[in-house]
Amino acid sequence: MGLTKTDLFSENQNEIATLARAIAHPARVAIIEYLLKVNTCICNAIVNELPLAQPTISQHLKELKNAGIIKGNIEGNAICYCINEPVFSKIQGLFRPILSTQNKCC
Amino acid sequence: MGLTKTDLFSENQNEIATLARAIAHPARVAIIEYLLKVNTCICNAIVNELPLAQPTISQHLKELKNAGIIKGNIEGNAICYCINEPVFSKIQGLFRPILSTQNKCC
DNA sequence: AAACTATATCGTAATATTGCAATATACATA
DNA sequence: TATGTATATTGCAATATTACGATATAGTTT
Repeated sequence: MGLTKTDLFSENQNEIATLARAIAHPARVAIIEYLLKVNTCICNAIVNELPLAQPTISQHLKELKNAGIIKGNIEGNAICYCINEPVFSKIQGLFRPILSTQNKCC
Repeated sequence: MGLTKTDLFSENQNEIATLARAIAHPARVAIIEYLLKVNTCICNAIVNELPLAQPTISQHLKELKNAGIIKGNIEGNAICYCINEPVFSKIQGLFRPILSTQNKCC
């Protein structure tokens, strides 16, 4: 198997899971943190910042881009990445119910 | 490979990634949402609530338990699960920096 | 004790993820 | 046009995840 049965769950649940998966790797957390820290579009910098090979970072960037968390703009022969503000705000909204609920049980 | 190089990243980054991974499946999102909704310890209910086989749910519960998101108390021959409040609060704190930062770029 | 109920574990098949070397693509500059 | 720079894609090996049938464990009830 190894195949998540997404059709058995709500669209909202799948969306949260997909976005959580995009964050579910330390390299991708590091990329997000870095982009938030510098608060600007950066190009080559990420490859120098992380201790992983260039193809590996490119792959992680692709996943973050697929999830809509970051976006890339072509800038000459380089590509500038930055946080995709609208989607990122939406993520905050999606996670709020499960990360901000006060639980009074136990 | 297929082996995340956790030693190359900070403890904080790995912690966020691990917790995100625990949320990164719609069944586990559904379990968390359900526990927050009923706001009480429940036992057998989860197996009836989700459209997956009992061993599969047991496996997902184990992962949530390992991540510290839920806890289980033995109650007769049943086991009552509920949100692990202290850890859940900690998660909120861990995610706040990357999910609450205002980004002014682009 | 025997039967029932609730949950966990084992074993296994299918699929996904991670990481990187090699290579390709695309633009810039000499 | 040749060379350099930046990023993406391909291909592959190692490992992880997902799902579930079969079975085990543990308490409960008859």
